[in-house]
Amino acid sequence: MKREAEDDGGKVVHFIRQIINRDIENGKNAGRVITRFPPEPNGYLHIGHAKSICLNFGLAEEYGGRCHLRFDDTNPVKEEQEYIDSIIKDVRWLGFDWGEHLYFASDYFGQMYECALQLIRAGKAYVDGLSGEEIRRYRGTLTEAGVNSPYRDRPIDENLDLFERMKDGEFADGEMVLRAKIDMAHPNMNMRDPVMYRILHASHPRTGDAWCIYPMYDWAHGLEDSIEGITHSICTLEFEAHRPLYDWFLDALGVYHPQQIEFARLNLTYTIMSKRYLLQLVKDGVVAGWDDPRMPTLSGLRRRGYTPAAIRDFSERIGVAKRDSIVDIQLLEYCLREDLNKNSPRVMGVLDPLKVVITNYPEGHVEEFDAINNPEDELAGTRKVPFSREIYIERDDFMQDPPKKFYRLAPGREVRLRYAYYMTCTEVIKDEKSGEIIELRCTYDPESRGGYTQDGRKVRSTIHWVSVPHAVDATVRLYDSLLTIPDLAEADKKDYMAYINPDSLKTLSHCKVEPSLRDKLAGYRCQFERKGYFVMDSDSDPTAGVLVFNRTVELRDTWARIAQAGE
RNA sequence: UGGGGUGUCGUCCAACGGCAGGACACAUGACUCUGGAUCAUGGUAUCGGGGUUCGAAUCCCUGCACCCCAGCCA
Repeated sequence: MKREAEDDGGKVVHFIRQIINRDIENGKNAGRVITRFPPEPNGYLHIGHAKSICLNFGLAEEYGGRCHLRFDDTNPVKEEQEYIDSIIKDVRWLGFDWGEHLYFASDYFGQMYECALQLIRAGKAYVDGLSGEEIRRYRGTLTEAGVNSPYRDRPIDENLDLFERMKDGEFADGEMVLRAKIDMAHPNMNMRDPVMYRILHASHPRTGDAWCIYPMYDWAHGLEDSIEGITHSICTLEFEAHRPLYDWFLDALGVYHPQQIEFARLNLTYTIMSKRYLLQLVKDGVVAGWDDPRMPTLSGLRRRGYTPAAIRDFSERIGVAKRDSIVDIQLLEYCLREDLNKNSPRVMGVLDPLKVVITNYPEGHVEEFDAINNPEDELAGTRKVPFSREIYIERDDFMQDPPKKFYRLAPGREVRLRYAYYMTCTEVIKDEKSGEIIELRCTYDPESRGGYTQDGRKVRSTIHWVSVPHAVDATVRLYDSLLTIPDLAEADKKDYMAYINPDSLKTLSHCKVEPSLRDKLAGYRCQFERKGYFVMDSDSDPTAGVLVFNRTVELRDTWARIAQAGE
């Protein structure tokens, strides 16, 4: 039975959908739904932004409306073209399209200026000559009312003159600001005569040196929404206390008035989501860059091998609400595996090779076995995998003294080599000095060709392998979470660096993978059977035989859990 | 301490006066040429105290906890 809180797509009718449904019923905005995703180009987009992107673009799609991609580029000292480019790339990669509707707040600087003039003429804005420090003092505190600036009642003509001279560059940074004249005793601090314009003699990535005054967020944002005819202006919770201001400016101007709706931003366990911290990780060289596969940035996730479909699915599953929350990263990984399981070709790769000589297999002989490319997808077909007398197997698929629950290879024990033969371990060869196992001697059963025998005897385990003479060398990077604790908000220390995982990256440089991987390109995603999902990294140079794989996510590993529980 | 918000399984989201449900996670079992996938089963929640009502997660009162706001950041 379909639940009331779900629509036909099985999606939860969260509070924003409810608002929109109600608006449509009431004929508000003539039933139109126009949303926007308004990033500030001061960093790379991360998984938290993905929630907002999916929400805004998704809602527009659902209701037959549209979503604008709008850069909120009102602060040239922090913003860069590099960020604009990356944001465009990332939103596209996620699978969304804004058609003609790419906008920049800076495109409206002229209109905003005119609107400011209108407020000044209406006696609702004034040029203040107080210093930054003085403005702060005059603002009061959470419990004490503020005090009016001595410049608050400047005559309109003087305000007009001063504001024009601000624009014309007659003053230095910080010398003057334009403020809205609201109420210095307002219990909401945001309403105590907020600054509308500040002087910034900085070059803007788009407008260059055309302006030296730049609008503040509160003044600019509602205006941008209004100009574009946005119906539902969706933002995060911290802007809730700014809504009265959003409304005040639009009402004071008497212009079209979109509705601001706030929802809780995404937090993920073991993940840093603060733009400031992420920037610091990049600048301090803790990670290799914004697209380091350990980063929660979209470019990092992409390089890690995440798929847009998995991220979109995740965004829907986490829901939308107003309470602060932290989503278990395992849900993201679940969505990822679900997509990858259906769509990733299987391949054999040995991460930590242990050489095996099959003593009763003819020397120099090679045969090929058919391997299924994807058991979840018949259309994916099969491929040939070469087999020979010497193979590599995974070092931890063998144990000298196995515990009861370990049923892989051990002395005297028989296992199945995937798609090939049954094989029994007959001898363990160790390094005389270190005692390290350096090679295994095994025998195979010729009757088990293809992985079955007539007698129907059972082998408990199937392991993967790669033929020694056919093996291709590869470097494999194993990633773990960047943080050692699930929630930074509950950290004891203020310094987040104390919680950075020193083992977030492990590089294995002597891995052996099957030859079919030789002709793949960077970005190629596959599953190394029994090991996890991997993607060929851009550091690879397949034509030169340099293969580098990033582990996207591990397979669910029941044995690892048993082994850990046994300790 | 002023203002604005939020409190439901371990986590996230539902239930909008009528049997607290789903997903992830966890546990157990079945199946399996990936200890993968799949399937089955199971446990765990309404912040506290009052009240209204036949009936309260939902309405009222009261208390408590947590988050946001004192940038010329967004």
